Amino acid sequence: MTEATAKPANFIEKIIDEDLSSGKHQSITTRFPPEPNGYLHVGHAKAICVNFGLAQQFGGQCNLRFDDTNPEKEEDEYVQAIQDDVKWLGFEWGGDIKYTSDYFDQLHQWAIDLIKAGKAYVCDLSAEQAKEYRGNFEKPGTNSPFRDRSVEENLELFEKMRLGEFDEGACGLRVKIDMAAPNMSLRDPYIYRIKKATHHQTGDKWCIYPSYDFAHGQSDSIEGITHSVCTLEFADHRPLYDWFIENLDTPAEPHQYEFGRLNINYTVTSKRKLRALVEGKVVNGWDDPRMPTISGMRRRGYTPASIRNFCDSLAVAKTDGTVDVAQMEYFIRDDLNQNAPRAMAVLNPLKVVLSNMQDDHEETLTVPYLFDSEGEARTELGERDVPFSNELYIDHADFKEEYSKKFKKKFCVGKRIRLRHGYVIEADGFEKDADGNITQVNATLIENTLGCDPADDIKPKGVVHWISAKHAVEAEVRSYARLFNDANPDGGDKDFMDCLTPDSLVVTKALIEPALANAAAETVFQFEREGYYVADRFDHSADKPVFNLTIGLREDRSLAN
RNA sequence: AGGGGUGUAGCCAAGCGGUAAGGCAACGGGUUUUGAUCCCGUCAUGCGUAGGUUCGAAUCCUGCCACCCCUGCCA
Repeated sequence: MTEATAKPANFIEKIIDEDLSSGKHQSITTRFPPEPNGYLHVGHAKAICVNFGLAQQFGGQCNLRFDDTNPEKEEDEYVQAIQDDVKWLGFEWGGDIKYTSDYFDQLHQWAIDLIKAGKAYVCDLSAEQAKEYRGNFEKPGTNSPFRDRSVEENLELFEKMRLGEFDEGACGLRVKIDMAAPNMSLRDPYIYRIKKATHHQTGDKWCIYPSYDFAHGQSDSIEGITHSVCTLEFADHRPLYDWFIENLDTPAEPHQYEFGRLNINYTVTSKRKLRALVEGKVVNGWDDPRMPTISGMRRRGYTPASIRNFCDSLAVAKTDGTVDVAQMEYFIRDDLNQNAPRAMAVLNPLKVVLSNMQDDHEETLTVPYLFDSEGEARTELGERDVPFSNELYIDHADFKEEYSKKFKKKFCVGKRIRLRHGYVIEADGFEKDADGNITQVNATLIENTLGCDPADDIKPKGVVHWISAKHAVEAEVRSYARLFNDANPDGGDKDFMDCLTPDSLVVTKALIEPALANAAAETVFQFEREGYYVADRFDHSADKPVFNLTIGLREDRSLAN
């Protein structure tokens, strides 16, 4: 037997394997540490899948920790939304939700320890002066004139900072490392700054807050994180991360590992830019279906499994590439193709009148929601009634005035077509309005073709989806195109706002089969021969059906001109 | 006195001295009551580049080149 080729282990999995087999760790703990200053996007989805995935794979746990060290930018709305997104994606965090702010007391004590050890000092340099003293890539920095304050003075000053006796920016606590270090993050970084802002967790208890660098590794240590996985831009901070662990009496020695963040073409994955789209009203909120946010993808009809499968297909490596959006689209189509119920909806209705039937002809067809790749019915999603009558609607695009080879599967006068799940009909003629638009097709139903081929052996070449005119239900359909029409809206000197697709949202009316109106919100259907559409999470109801385009079916490229 | 990271097909990527996995995309063909799905096939004499070591190099060595990140009291 040939065994399926296992996915090769990535470098972090190899490290964990070694750490476990060498006995360095008995079990592993990871963490996903978002800052609650915006909604999670598909890049975070990768980080979530990596961190929670590693924990699952090695039988460990993954904590959800809100990295809330900057009260000016963070809000409770985001901590709620982030939890929802993580849960929706299908992950469970270990224990209670964690907040870096849970550790503010301990962090404050560690800062005092550093001062007592003569390793930290209160610096009165203004932000501007500090920048000058820091030097630049070519030039080493200069020691702050406040670097040699006594331990007593530093202790006193830091306490005054805590008590709110100084204005924001008047001073900050810095750690004494090396102003000439080639790694800029080691040039006496600030570890505590004054921010007289109310914190969403700690309220007004503090007016000084630890920096990311001072908080992150120590928080990992407190939580017993064994493998602290983050993105590449933090690699330069690793020496600092290690410095704090070495110089502080921390309960454990976690280690940081970095991998390349996810970039996707035709989109942006930067909270700053996403926020600009929301605040500039380019989209209708963080969960607009065009947004690459997790909540936006959810509203678009992406399933948790499709996002997880996509993320699992991505490399955890140190390369910094841009994935083709087609790769993501593949995974949503793949999931929906296997699991989405099929139904019929006509987007651009064209009336078809069957002349050889009674005016009031009506019958009910029973059609399964799902089929396998062989075309056999699958029963797990059941079936529904599809009304059929002598007046139908098909899509305008499926009727052609003149036959041509390219339209061999379309409906033309003198040609037959199969009504999907129904009968074969033949077009006899059509009517036009004053502007030359085709307004109606007159056709004949071929008897005894339900579920079988015509007796005369003249099989139709094509199949069309359709709706019984008198049973059709009107629905709002929201068609979405890529938000950006530039493959790299983030790139170069471009302003991503100049790369917006003009009409990325088009709202139209469509006719849907009755069963679709009763769909539960967030159910994704394949509108046969069109694409996948989801009943809008918030706006859909039986009285006013609303469907969002998730993604179209793949199209035969040879048909495109 | 700069530091850190990365270069394998259109995109992502495995490979760790023994003769270039896999996925996406693309392109042929077959099946089909969805022009979808499904099935079959094609797609790097080549691994940023120039040298060197070796019986043998994408893998080791040296030099060059390109791209990304770092000079917040953001994360």
